[in-house]
Amino acid sequence: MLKHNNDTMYRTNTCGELNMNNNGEDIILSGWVQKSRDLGGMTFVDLRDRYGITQLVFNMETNKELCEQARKLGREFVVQAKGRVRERSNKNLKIDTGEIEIDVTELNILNRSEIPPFTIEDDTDGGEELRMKYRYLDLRRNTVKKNIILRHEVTQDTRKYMDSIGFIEVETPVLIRSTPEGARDFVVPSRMQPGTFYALPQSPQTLKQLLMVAGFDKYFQIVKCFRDEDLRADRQPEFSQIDCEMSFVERNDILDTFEGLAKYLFRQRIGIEFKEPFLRLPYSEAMEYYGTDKPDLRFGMKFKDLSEIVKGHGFAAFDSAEYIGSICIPKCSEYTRKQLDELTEFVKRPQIGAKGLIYLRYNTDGTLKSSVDKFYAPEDLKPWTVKMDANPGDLIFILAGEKKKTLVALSELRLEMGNRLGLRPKDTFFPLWVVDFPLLEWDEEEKRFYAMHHPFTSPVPEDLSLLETDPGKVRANAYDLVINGVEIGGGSIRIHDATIQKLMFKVLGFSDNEANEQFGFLLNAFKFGAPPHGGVAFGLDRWVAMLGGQDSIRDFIAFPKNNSGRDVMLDSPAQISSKQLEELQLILDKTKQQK
RNA sequence: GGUGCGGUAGUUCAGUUGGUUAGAAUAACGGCCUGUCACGCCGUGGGUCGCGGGUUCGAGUCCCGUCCGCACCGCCA
Repeated sequence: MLKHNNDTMYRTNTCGELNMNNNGEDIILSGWVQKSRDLGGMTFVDLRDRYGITQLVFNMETNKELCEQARKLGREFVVQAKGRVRERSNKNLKIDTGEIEIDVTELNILNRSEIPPFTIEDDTDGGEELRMKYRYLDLRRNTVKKNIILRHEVTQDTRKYMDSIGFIEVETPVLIRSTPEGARDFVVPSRMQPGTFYALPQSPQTLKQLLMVAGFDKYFQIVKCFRDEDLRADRQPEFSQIDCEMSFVERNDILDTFEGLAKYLFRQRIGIEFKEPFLRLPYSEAMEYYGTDKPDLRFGMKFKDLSEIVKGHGFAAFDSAEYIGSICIPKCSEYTRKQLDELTEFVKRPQIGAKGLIYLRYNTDGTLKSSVDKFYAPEDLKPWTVKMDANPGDLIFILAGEKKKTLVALSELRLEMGNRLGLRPKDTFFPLWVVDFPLLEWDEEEKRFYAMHHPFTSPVPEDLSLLETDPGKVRANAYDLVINGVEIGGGSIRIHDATIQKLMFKVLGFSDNEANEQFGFLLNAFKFGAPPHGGVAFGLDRWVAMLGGQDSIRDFIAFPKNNSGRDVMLDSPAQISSKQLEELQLILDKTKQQK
C-alpha cells in the first residue's frame, strides 16, 4: 500500500467508521456540512459522507480563529477537517459514531455551496418535483442513497448466483430493429441510411433466442429495456431486466432454476428463507378465485360463485347476471353504514365500474342482515354463509354482472379490504408462479388474435392441435413470477421449430412475406439447429423496490423520468438543431406542434 | 386519449360566503448563548397567489382556456 503524506491527503477515514477504538487517533475527514450548531462558546458541525455522520467540535477558548471559521460554514459546503478523535462527554447513541467527536485543529473549505432548495434529511421538506430537478442532492439523502445501494447489492448477488450455476452474461445490442407486435418502440433515426430507423429493444427477446441457437445454453444479462408507453409509479420508459434464457429445458427446469435465484436474493438481502417450493397456480384459477393474473396471496378472501344459490328470488340484478361473485371478510360484521357506503362508492368509481355492492352481515349472535332483505328471507340467506364458509362476525360482499368486469371489480374490492384490514404487510412475502396463460388474446377492434406474451411463446404440447382449430383455447407454456400482487417477472418455453413458428405467425395474421420481413432473421436461424429453449425476465426495478418495501420504483433508479416521461433535471426530451435534422433528413410538421 | 387531486414566501402548507395591509412553520440573514445533536432565545428580510382571459365596484378565492406535477383508466406482447 502506498504511504501518503497527510499534507496531500483528502482523508484518512470516512465519516461513518470512527468509534471509541479510534480514541486519540489523529485523522483527516472530508465531507459535506450537514448542519452546524453554534452555541456561542463552541460550535458543533455534523460532517456527512456516503458512510455516515461524524461530529466536529470547535471551541472559542482553545482556538478562537478556527471556531469563527467554523461558524461561517453553510449547509452542504465541502470541507476537510484534520483533528483528533476523542470521547464525547455527551454521547449520542442514535448514530454509529455517536460516542466520539473530532477535536478539529485545521479546517479547509474544499468547495462552497449555495443554499440547497430542500433539506438533505431523511424526512425532507422537498416535494417530488423539486427532488427530481435536483436529483444529485436528493441522492445525498439517506433514504434514497440506501435504495441505490440495495440495487447495487441485488445486481451483484444476481451476477454471483447466476455465475455460480453456469450462466454467462452476454451483452446484446441496443440499436436494433422495430417490430410491430407489443409495446410502442423508441426509435432512433439513422444518419448513414437516411429515412431508416433503429429501434431500442423492448427486451432482448429474439437476440437471446439467437444466443441459444448459437449454443450458449445458459445466458443472462442485466439489461436496459425501452417501451414508449405511458408511465406509472411502477413503470418507467427505460427500465432494467434480469434477462435469462436456457437450452434443453422444459418449464419446470426453468421454474426450479429461478426459484433458486429468488430464494437466494430474499435470503441475502432481507434474511427471508422460503423453505417450500413456490405455489404454481394456473392462470384460470387465479382469474376464477382472485380476478387477476397477479394475485396477492398474503391473505385469503377467495372468490366464490353464488349464482346457483341466489338466483330466482326476483332480485333482477342477480337474476340477469352472468356471474355473481362473493368474498367473505372475516370479523367485519360490525361495519357501519358509513363504511359500507364508502365501499359501495369505491366499487362504483368509473375505474372499477360495478353497478352496486350487496352485503350480508353474519352477526355474532347468528342473525343475518343483508342489503337485499326485501328479496331474501333469513332461511334463504343461510346457504350463502354456508357456501362462503362464513363464521358469525363475518361480512359477505357480493358483486354481480358481466363475468369479466365483475371479477376485476371483486379483485379491487378484495385488495381494498386487504389494505383496510392491514393484511398486506410490507415485510411479508408470498411468491408464486402463475402458469398456463392463454396463448392468444382476441382483439375485438382489430378482429384478430394477439400473442398474450409474445409471438415466440410455445403452446403447451397437449394444446398444439387446437392452434389451427380453436386458437383462443390454446394454453401457452408461459409463467409469471408474482409476489404480493406484483408481477416481478415472466417467461415461457419458446417455439424452436420453424414450422410451428410459421403457424403461429399465420394465426396472428402475418402473411409469409410479412413474417419473413419482420422476423426472417429468427426463422432463418431456426433452420440451422435451434435447441429446445425457454427463459424468463425479471423486472429489476420492481424487485428491488419490493425488497426495499416500497410501491414506487422511482427512488430505486438514480435518475428516473417523471410521470410524463420527462427528465426534469436534464430537461429532456429536447429539441435538436436544424443541422442535426438536416443530417437525418427529417422535417418536422410544424402544424402539429403546439409551441 | 380520458378521470381525479394539486400549483400561494427558498421549502412544506393554511387562507372562511369574493372584501381592508395574504399568514404559519421551516429555511436564510443579524444578534445572544460553552455540551449541542430537531439546540435554545431575540430580531430582520422574503410573495408575478403557475400563466392567459372573463365575471365583478372588488378575485388567491367564481368561470373559461392553458401549462406543469402526482395518482389512476386506456396503453404497457
